[in-house]
Amino acid sequence: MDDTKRKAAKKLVDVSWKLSRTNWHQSPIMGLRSSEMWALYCINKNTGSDSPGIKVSEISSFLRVTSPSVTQLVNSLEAQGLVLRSVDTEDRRVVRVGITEKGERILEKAAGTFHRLFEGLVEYLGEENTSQLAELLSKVLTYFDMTEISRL
Amino acid sequence: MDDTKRKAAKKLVDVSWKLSRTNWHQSPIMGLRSSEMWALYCINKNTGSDSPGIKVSEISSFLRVTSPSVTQLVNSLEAQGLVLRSVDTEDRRVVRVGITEKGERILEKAAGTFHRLFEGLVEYLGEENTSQLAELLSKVLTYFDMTEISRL
DNA sequence: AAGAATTGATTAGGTTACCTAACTATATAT
DNA sequence: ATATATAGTTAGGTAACCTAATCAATTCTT
Repeated sequence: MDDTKRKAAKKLVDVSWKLSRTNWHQSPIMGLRSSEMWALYCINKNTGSDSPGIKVSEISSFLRVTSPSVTQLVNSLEAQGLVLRSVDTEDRRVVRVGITEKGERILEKAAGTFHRLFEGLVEYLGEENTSQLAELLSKVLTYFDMTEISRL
Repeated sequence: MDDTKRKAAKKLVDVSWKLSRTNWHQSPIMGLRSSEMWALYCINKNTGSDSPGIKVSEISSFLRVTSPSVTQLVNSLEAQGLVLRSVDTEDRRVVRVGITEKGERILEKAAGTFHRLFEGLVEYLGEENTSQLAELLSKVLTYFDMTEISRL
């Protein structure tokens, strides 16, 4: 193994660790937990005006957490009036989760914060570097998926 | 705000989120928690053969967690015989933490896994892309630090 | 020198973000 | 009709932190 490669790997570990310690994905909304916010984001992303909502299992896949974890999240969001549950018309085992208007408003506020943060990052890095970064990170994600450490 | 910038930012949010859901920084050693492993790493990095060990407050800064959290970690590591505590000779308030031989052996095993993983990544990406990625991620880290979301 | 303020670490109690085992209802296969 | 699989839920548990309170030691002020 080449020494420059070893050094490159080491540097990448270090910066990746530091980044993993940042709070970039924390919820900026008081009273809305980070996990709830990302669940809302996922639900909203898959809810159209004529859509029945997203299944618990689909949320589970998107967020990469188990169904019981999703259930708890949805329980909490439903209690806050941010989502609605309904039974699927074709398969009564399936629960569909849709976002409420209140949920949309909260999410919009949170999303705004992220977009401002990342748009500032795009400005800071420059557009070309940003695209390159996104491309490289996608490759990293692919590599991690290949080595099966994405989610054990 | 330019539409291509908005798209770039969006893409970056998405891939960043997915990466944050991966388990790359999880401990590969059965019985050693991820938090313990990174604390060991930090302690080892700052312990030379003639060094008194690293302070609790220093570990706290490195790991970006509070002192009470470090105390608990060190309690656990000490119970496992992986670190040793001692009182600083110049300031009796200060606790110095050093790694044991057993701790070094465990860490070496864990570090080996990471290095293989990341060295594989370097191969996968190519050396030039890796350096570029590390560089860009350092810039991202700088940006996050500037916007004060690293650690609230 | 004495007292007040600050600093460093620790303990205890709490929240968040998950996980798994067990269970129920529903759908599918035999 | 019965057995098996699937989707979601509940309950109990762990890991990874946080904060408030506390104590001992050091530093600062008078």
